[in-house]
Amino acid sequence: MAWFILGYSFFWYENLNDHRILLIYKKLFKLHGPQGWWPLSSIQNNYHSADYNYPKNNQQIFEICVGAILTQNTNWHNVEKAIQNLKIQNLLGPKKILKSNKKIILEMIKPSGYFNQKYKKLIYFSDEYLSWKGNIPSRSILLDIWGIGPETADSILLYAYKKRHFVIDSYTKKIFSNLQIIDKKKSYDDVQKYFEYNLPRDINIYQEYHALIVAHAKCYYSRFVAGKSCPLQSI
DNA sequence: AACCAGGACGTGA
DNA sequence: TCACGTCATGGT
Repeated sequence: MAWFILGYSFFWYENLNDHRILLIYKKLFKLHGPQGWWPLSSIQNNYHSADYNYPKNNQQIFEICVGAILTQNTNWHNVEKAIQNLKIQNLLGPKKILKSNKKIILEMIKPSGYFNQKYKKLIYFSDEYLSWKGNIPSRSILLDIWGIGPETADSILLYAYKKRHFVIDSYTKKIFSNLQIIDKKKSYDDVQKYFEYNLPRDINIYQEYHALIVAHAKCYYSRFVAGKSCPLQSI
């Protein structure tokens, strides 16, 4: 009986087969080229296209984590200002954030919006980050931190720690529901499973794909265009 | 001048 | 579980 239940669940996974996921990745790459995520302030123009050998040190790892938290429902341009502020004040580190005056940090991260909540998130995260002592956190450890949801956790794992977790964001759902490939109502984990099942186990593809989705959505899924002229519709 | 950005949490049903 | 309100700045 146990074997039957196990077999049934494998059968369900078989149903996830969809060759379009990889086809779309290739098409997006041709359309937009390598994106160079995650953007880092220490790099010329922030982006490091086609160079996947990042982050190179703990400073950059922590910056990616901070960026992932600050960019929640926020334009990246505003996040860059906040990160620059922290960096100029020499506050872009877990210990520095923890021991700094709250009013100073609030002032520095103000441009990224939701600054009261995000201050709290940075404090909780920095405290946890130090407790790892340089080790890579698991997904559930990240999710247990107040202020870290599935997308932020996967962004941190994928871009800061190079762990193969596919990132799902609102753009992903917008594009792929517009193409009628995924259902809008599907949960984060179900959509993630769908992508991961249909992609090669390649960290670079995971990193590029999410970045390409964001780039593509900015081109073809603004509130005025809303996906009508999306070149992926031919697939 | 509204509308929205690379979400997550708290609450009530 | 889930639908909805809340958090907040800055660009278009």
